[in-house]
Amino acid sequence: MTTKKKVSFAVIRRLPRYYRYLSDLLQMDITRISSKELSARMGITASQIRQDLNCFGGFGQQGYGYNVESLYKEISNILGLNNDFASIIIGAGHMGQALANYQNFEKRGYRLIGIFDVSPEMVGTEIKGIKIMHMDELEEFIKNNKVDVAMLSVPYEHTRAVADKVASLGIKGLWNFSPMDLKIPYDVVIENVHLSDSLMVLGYKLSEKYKEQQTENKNQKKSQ
Amino acid sequence: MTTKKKVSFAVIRRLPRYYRYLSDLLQMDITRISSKELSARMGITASQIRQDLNCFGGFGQQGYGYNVESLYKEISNILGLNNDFASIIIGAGHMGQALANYQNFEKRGYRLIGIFDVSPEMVGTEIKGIKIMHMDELEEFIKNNKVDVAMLSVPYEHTRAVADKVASLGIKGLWNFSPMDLKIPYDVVIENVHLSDSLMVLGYKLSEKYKEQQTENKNQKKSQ
DNA sequence: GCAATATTGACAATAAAATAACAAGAGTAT
DNA sequence: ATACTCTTGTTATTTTATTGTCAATATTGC
Repeated sequence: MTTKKKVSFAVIRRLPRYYRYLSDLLQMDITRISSKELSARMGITASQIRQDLNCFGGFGQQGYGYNVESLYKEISNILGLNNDFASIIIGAGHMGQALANYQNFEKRGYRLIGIFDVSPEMVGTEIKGIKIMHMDELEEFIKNNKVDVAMLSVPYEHTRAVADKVASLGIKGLWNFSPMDLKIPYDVVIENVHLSDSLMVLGYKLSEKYKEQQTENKNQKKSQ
Repeated sequence: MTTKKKVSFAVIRRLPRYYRYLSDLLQMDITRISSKELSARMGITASQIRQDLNCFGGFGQQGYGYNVESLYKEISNILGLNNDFASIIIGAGHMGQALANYQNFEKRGYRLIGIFDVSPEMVGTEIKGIKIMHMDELEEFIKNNKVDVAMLSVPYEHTRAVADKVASLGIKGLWNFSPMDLKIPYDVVIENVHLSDSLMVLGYKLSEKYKEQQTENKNQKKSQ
C-alpha cells in the first residue's frame, strides 16, 4: 500500500493557475520552462512551484526544467479535465443562463445535459439546444440519467432545499452560487462561488486604498 | 503615529463569511452570540473568531459575548459596504447581463452607472434602466463621470487591453471575470472571479472522490 | 451584594505553509 | 571526453496561520 500524504488544499487551489500559464506558454510555442522562469512570470517563488508540482510527481528534469506540453497534460489529468461529468443547471435566471452559455464546460471535464427552472416562461424554451425542464421533472430525470454534478443558481431561500434534494438523489458534486455555506447530510463534494463575498473583499481593498490616499494627502499638507 | 500591523489577507477573506452568519442571526432575532456558539455554527474554532475580530477592535464583552447587531455593523464598515462606488460593467454578454441584473450592488456598496459593449444589437438597449453604450463612448464617459470600479466580463482576448485602458483613465478597482491574472502598470485594486479555476477545483475534488470509491470497492472485494 | 459562571482579549504553543539551501544529475560547450 | 552550468527534488529553515491557555472582567442567579 502506497502511503501518499494528502496534498494540501492551498496547493490544489494553485493548480488551475499553473494550468493557465502553461496554456499560455503552449500558445507561444514555448516548449520548455524552468521553475525559475515560470516563477518570474507568475510572481511566486521557484521553490514553491517545484514543491507544488512535486506533490504529484517528478515532472521536471535537472538541467532542463519542465517540458511545457507534458506538464500541461499532467496538470490536466490531476485536475480531472479529461473527465466527462454529466451536469445539470438548476435555476435558469440570469446567472443560470450565463452558466448555460459558458463555452468551456467540455474543456473542463463537464457535459451539460439538463437545465431546470420553475418559471413557466422559461420551461420549454431551449438554451444551446438543451430544453429547460420544470423542477417537478427533476427527480425523474436524475433517476433516469446518471447525473454527477448540479450547478445551483437558484434564489437564496430555495438553495438549501434544492441542494438537499439533489444530494439525496445521488448527485456527487455541487457548484453553488448562492451566498451560503451548504451543509448536507450526504457525501457530496461542494465548490462555492460566492460572488457577493468577492465583491465585499473588493470593497475592503478599495476602502483601504482610499484611506491610504487620504493619509498621504494629509502628510503632504503637513510637510509643505 | 499608531503602528497598526497589517491584517492578513486570510482574515479579510473570512470577513464576508462572518457577515453572512451575522446576517442570518439577525434574521433569527438573536441579539447576542459568543465566539463559542458562533464557532459551532460556522465550523471553525472560537479562538480563530476572537483573533480575527480582534484585528479590528475589541467588539466583544467578557461574560457576554458579542452583540450581533453591532458586530454586524462593524464588519459592514470594515468591508466598506457603506460606500457608494460608482461602477460600470464592460461586456454585456451573458455574464455581463447576469452581473447587471445582480440585485445587491447597492447593499454591497456599489452603484451601477453604465454598461458598455461593442455588439450593435446590444448597444442602445437597456438593462435595469441603464442604457448600454458602445465601447467607443467609454473614454468620454469615464472622463465626464467619476467611475470607481469597472467590472470586466469581456472576451479573454480583449481583457488586457480593456483593463489597461480603464486603469489609465483613473479607475481604482477591477472586478475581473476573465481567466487571467491582470498585471497593470497602474495603482489599481483587482479582485478576480475565476469561474474556470473554481470548476477545475471541483473537478479535482470529484476525481479524488471517485478514486476513493474505487479503492473502497477493491478493498471490499478483497476482504470478501 | 456576593459567589459562581461565562466569555473575552492577549499571548503562548503548535501546526502549516512558504522559502531557502543544496547535493545530485542532466545538459551544454569546447 | 571533460569541465562547467543549469535545474531539479528534497530537506532544512523561516515565516505565517491556527489553536490552546488563562488572567481579567462582566454577567447571572440567588
